[in-house]
Amino acid sequence: MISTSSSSSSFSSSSFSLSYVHMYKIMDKKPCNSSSSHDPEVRKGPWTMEEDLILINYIANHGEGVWNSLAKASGLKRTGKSCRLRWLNYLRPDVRRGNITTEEQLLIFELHAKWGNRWSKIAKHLPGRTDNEIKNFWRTRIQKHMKQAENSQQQGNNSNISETNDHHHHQASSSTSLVSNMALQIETYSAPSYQENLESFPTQFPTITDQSSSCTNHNINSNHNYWNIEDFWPMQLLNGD
DNA sequence: AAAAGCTTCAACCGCTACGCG
DNA sequence: CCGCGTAGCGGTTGAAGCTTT
Repeated sequence: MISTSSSSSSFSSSSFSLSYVHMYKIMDKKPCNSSSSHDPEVRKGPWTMEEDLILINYIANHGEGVWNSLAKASGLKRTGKSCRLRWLNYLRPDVRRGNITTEEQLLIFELHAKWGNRWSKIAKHLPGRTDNEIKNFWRTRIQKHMKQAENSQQQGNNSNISETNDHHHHQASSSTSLVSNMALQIETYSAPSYQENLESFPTQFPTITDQSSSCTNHNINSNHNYWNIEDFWPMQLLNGD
């Protein structure tokens, strides 16, 4: 499972999303005390930038995998599980963050209709998205919206949905049209706020680069701004092992 | 201005699957 | 088979931010 060379090389040409740095702005806080009651050596709670750097650095030099040993060897006072989660959901260079596009929403709908809550299976079809992110997206946005839709249906107020559907020529099988209906609703519902959030992203961050050429699987969403890690952390930090 | 309520999402937990000796 | 270690999954939690009152 150790993939030293591949992960190292992919890492060095990596990019990080805006929100990665934004996170530290938001989370400019002390990590919550974070030790479990039975094992004072194990830290819990939000990761600090220092911990992230240690993990990134370690993986850049040794590759990922065998997380328990990695956790020990890197000197992090975290469980292997925690390291794995942090890496896969957040630090991995190809993690794509930010708003979920309409295309992705549609895909999530379709795949969820097919497979249900198989988040990781669904995530495999959305490059750069993590199961956690999709799960959160579904729970916070879709389920809420479904409830609203349910309520309005109960009030016999579902005629405008089919109107919308007609207007957008989304005519397919009944199941797909349901998916399309939902997606359209989500689109109109969520796009503005997402866009606002994105545009209000800090502009004081380092050089924002267009990664469309270097990140092959990041080309779906043109809303996204990425920059190379070199813009943020000097490379010597990563090679200092 | 501030308190209350709501939303978001990173991180944790418990569990299962799998591989290996 | 059994036991152990590891990887991975899906559900849940709770802190922080945001919005409403």
